[in-house]
Amino acid sequence: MGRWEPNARGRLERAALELYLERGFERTSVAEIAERAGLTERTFFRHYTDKREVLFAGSMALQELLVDTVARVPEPATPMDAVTAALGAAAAMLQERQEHARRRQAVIAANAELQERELIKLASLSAALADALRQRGVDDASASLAAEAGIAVFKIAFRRWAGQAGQAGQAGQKDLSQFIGESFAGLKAVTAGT
Amino acid sequence: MGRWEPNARGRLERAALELYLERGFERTSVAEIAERAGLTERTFFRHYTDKREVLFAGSMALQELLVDTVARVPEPATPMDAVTAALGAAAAMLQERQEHARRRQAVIAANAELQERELIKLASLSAALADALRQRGVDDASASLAAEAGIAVFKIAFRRWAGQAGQAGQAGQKDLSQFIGESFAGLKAVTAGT
DNA sequence: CAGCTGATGTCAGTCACTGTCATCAGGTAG
DNA sequence: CTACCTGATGACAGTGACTGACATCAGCTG
Repeated sequence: MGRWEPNARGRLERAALELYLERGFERTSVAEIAERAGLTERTFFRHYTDKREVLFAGSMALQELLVDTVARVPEPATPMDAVTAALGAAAAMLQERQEHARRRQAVIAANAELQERELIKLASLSAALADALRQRGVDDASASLAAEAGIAVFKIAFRRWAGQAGQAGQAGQKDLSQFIGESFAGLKAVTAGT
Repeated sequence: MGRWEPNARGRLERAALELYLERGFERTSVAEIAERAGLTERTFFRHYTDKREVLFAGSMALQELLVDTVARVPEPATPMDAVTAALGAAAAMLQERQEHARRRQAVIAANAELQERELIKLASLSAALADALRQRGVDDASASLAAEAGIAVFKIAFRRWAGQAGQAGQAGQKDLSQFIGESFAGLKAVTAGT
């Protein structure tokens, strides 16, 4: 047996989500999170750069999934084809951890600072997506636009999905991928005019 | 003559921008900003909720301009027509204060916390734009999508414009509105395929 | 003239976050 | 087997952002 309990990061993430749900983000101190995880405040900051980041540990995995998926889409494919495939893969990942995603989103929705962090993570996803498109030979401007459009679609679809998931466990729940498909169609319709 | 020097907010904003440019955002303390403005730290926090907000005082005016412009677009107009008109008005406003916009953007580009704040301000613009579209009778989903797409176009166009404006005063500078037009066309092209 | 108001100052306090040094189980070299 | 090294943690003393409570006082109002 090791000197310390294993999985310190996991314990911190779990304790943080619990406390943010119980008391809210602002009313929770880092010292309390660390205490519930059986660690000290200083150790928390060795694992996470700040109090918000502990909720966003999974975003790097999501980013890798998006980039990998774009890289693997077989030619010929338009930039939007590649983005669509990437969002589909992301949707599948989140659908699997639906309950966790819902709880986490409830915490974020209740606090502006956390929304700021979420937005910059989404911007980072957009930038990574655009880079992956450029790797496929897409020109610079189109890559940025396709990535931003894709992330915009994802944001709106996710918002609707998480909103419906508020009443969890009920029948007739739509999948995230369905919302994404609908939003994509809506974007096409809206940009086609004029 | 009043008891205090007038225009406390203006002095704070000016002092903050100067110091953020001179030393960087992180190396500037609120006490220093207040001192340069001839006020105290406590007074700074009576005018601005936090150290970042002092750079974003103008965003409310921009939001009102967008909303007003959307409301005034004559029928018949597609949602994207209305968004295009709104972005045109915003471009004109920023083009007028080009030099200030450039300096401010340089500060934001150098600091992640400020980028987070900028992103949530843009999200707020998007939400307000979507509301204004709904007031015109646009359906909920289309309103959100048109607003997000418009803000995405604005983000990319602004980034390019501010980047070029890095070499200020040179001939052949393109207007922000031109970048917006180009980005709009690019978005249409990219979403049309598939 | 008395009183109210609103912008400011003063001061003490909480908490996020950082730098630095100490601790010590377990692996490694000799 | 012993001496050393390493990596994750703890302990502790800061700095600075932000808040709450109370004091001040020029100018307006009745």
